Amino acid sequence: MTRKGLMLGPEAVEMVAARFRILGEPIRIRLLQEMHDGERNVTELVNAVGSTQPNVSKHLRILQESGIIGRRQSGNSVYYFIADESVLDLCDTVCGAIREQVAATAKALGVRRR
Amino acid sequence: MTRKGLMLGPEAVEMVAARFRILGEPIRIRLLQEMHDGERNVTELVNAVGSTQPNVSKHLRILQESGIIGRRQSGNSVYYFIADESVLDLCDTVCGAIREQVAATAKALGVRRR
DNA sequence: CGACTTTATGACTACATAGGCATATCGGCT
DNA sequence: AGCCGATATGCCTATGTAGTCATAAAGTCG
Repeated sequence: MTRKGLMLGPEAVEMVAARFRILGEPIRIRLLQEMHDGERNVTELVNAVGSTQPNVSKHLRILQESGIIGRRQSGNSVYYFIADESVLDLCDTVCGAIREQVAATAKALGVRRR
Repeated sequence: MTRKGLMLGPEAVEMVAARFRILGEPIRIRLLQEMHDGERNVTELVNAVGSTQPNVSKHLRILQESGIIGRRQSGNSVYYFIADESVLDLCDTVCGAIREQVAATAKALGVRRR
């Protein structure tokens, strides 16, 4: 336990923000989604997200250095996998919040469910 | 339900990333912390986070436009408060992940608990 | 040892945005 | 009305970083 509830020192705040910042990039969310049900190598990920190989490699590096994903080399290929399962919870929570928000504005506008 | 588990369309991915991006700024985390146990007006927030008033106002605007915080005007002052409680869960989850990570590296380095 | 495949890295450019400053706007008060 | 305190906004600069390209590094197979 630190202090009470959510009181964080400046360094802790920066660490929290840093993690959110890492997740603030669509392509990285896509990459994590791809790894959701098992490890994937770089080529697979490149094809999945439709970006260039160098770009994907850089994003993978960022995710790995933050400890969110892990790296396993097998022969010529490198497999990446989710190392910190809590990111999945984060995505779920955000998705829920967004769904609620969308639902709320839809209701406010009187949109009928199709 | 969308599709299965975590399959999101490109727009949804962008929305998720956008929300994380908003939380990826230390000063915004600080502001949310301050509002954790109740609404605060701008002056209070400025003093709490130690930044300039214009800067704080801009960050508050960003947080409000995303629906994370709400705004209540009372006379001359404006009070902001947390409108989407799920951000607190997000922060908690991230804090937990970071603590685990720190603990893991500490253990790996053979650090003794003081 | 080449030739080839897979992944990583360095240099560069383009763009988004945080912070600072000046100033506008708004509400309350006399 | 005029003044003051509180908040918002517009312009500007500086910085961070995503994306592209060319190329390096490492691994495999002949």
